[in-house]
Amino acid sequence: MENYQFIFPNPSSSSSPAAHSEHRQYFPFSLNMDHHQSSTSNQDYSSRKGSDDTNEEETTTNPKLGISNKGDHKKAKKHRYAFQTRSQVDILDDGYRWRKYGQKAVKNNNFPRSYYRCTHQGCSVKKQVQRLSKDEGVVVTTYEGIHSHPIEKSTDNFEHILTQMQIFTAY
DNA sequence: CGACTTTGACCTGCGC
DNA sequence: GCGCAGGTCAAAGTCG
Repeated sequence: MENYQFIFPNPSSSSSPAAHSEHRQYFPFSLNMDHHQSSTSNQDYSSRKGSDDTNEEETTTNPKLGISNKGDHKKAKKHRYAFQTRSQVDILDDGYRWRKYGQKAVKNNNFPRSYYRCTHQGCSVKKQVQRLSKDEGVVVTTYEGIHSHPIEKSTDNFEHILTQMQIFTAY
């Protein structure tokens, strides 16, 4: 059952290698998959329309209804990590606690996209989970932001594996 | 009863 | 300016 496979494309494609160590506080995820094989690959999500975010999250002030960024809303660029997982289930048990706050149908995709937020106080990490319409066995998970707190559940040996993984920011 | 999900409405950005 | 698509809110419902 323990058949995990992480496939990351060439890291050199990412902007600056130094950025990795700087950002590696806690991984935005620490997969704890019991019985689904995961082939992971990062996606270039930098091409997300024109909108961009920086890693200063709290400065976006009140995300409520998007108000309050009027005036100087240089939308902050956040870290975004995307990877694909071949799995039967949509929700990976990554050790953190998430609360679903939305679900939307996505164009050109038969499956809806789900939006989750980390429930830890003060942690504003978000993630999106979407299944590919082309290959419904593939789940695309996009993390946004960095956890400012440790994993809440024990993640067994995966934590160890993850510490050796390099995560490639897609902005 | 608290934590979480569901779901429709609302807001914003972008392309035409 | 308008319409579409994506993202978020929040009330109501569900579950342990």
